[in-house]
Amino acid sequence: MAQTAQFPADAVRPALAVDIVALTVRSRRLSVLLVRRLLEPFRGRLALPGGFALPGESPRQAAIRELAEEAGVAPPGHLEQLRTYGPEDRDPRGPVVSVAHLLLAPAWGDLASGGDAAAAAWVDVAAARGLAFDHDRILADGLERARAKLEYSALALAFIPAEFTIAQLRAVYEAVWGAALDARNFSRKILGSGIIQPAGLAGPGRPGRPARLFRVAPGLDPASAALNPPIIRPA
Amino acid sequence: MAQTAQFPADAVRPALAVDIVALTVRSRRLSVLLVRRLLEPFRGRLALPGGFALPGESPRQAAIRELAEEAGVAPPGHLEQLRTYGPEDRDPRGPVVSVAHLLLAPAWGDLASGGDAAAAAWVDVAAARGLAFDHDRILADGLERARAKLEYSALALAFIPAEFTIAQLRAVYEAVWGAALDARNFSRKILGSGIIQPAGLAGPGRPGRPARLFRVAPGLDPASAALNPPIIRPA
DNA sequence: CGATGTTACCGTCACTATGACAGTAATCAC
DNA sequence: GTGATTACTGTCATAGTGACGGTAACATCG
Repeated sequence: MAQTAQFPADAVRPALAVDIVALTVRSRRLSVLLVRRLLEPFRGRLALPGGFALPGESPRQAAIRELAEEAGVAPPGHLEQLRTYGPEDRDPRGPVVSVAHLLLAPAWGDLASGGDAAAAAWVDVAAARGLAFDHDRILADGLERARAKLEYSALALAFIPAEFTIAQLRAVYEAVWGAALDARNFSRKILGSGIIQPAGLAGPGRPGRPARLFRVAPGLDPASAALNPPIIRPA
Repeated sequence: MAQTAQFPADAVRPALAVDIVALTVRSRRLSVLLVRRLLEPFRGRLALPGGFALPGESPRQAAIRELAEEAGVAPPGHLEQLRTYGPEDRDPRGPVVSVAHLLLAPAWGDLASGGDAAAAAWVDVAAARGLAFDHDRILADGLERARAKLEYSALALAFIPAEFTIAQLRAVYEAVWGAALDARNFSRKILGSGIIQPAGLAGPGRPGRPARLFRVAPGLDPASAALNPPIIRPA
């Protein structure tokens, strides 16, 4: 029992990693950001973006850095911790604890190559199977989290740009839930929720009556704002 | 680039720990299981039960083992991962990643001493402040998770024994939320939700009309069953 | 120019869920 | 018995819900 406290000698010290489930909605379909691995293990397989944390980094900082390296930009949107996996039976190289994160963001296009992975790409979630490591399960957990959060929070707003139409917002719900929603009832609920504010009229250019534009209500944080009453996903 | 894949040389390897926010309801008050630390750092301070993971252990297994060591029993109730904290600025001995867990359970009495902590004890959450490490924050996160989960899931059932009265179940909600609920409306909602099943009549012994006993509906898992419609906490 | 198709928006209606509250039933203590 | 205590049942006005019919404003085509 030394006076200066030390770790127990037998403390487990796994490598610390992060993985990111980055979701977006492209042309009415839910997509996830994937990279192709250039190194072993699982070389050539698709995987979630991620990697090992650097000294002094928090998992959140590591997630942001990895996204910047593998996707070329400081990620927009909403980033939150998903859950933690490991350390056993995840990586043939040894014990790894991975703190998975969930990013909900508008689609961005500058997908650069970097790090130990080829250029990242958006992949339809329905086609994202057979991923490296335990990433199939992490993706499934991230999808379920996203689907559940849309019911009771304003997080659908994280998927779209600052100005948007109600149809765009509805398309987010329909893509994430994979179900059609009644446009009229959806408008009523969103407009009555107070989370959005009129922002002019959308310019013409497409057939049909021009839609009204909206933006997030001032002082409202989509990440923490509760949706009241909620919008429940259909069975 | 060796053919046999290895970890990056500069991979961070923090110690892996678990902490447990173990909540229960005792005499209509929400309580958390705390231990008094016998070793540095934070010697003498109250802390959440927890400790370092052993080789080959999952965080969940480590949480169950630590609860058994510090509280004397294999914990009943519902155990889930809460979130992960660290690795920086948590422990003066160095970087520690702690995977916090949330346990919702009926109160149990065999609180034994063990490990590097004095006997565990149930403490009213309103009095649980000034904990060691970042445990004040972990406790706050666990409380918020528990309060939110009671709205949309059947997890309140994890707090009470197999057979219970509706008043007991309502007492769980009132203790966790710190708010009074209308007994008549609560009964209507719970009975209409289909999550419980009649199980006879409570024996007399106390003043008042004897209450009906209920048990969890067959085939229903309180951890995953959705409460529909939800029971929203009052503002 | 008008006809047609497309998209967005507005309103109605029956039904359900909700909060608030009044009243009844069954026990215990005395 | 009386009163106190706890449990249970029912009512009612109002808000929220899903389903759906109709109207408004654009583009494109003949």
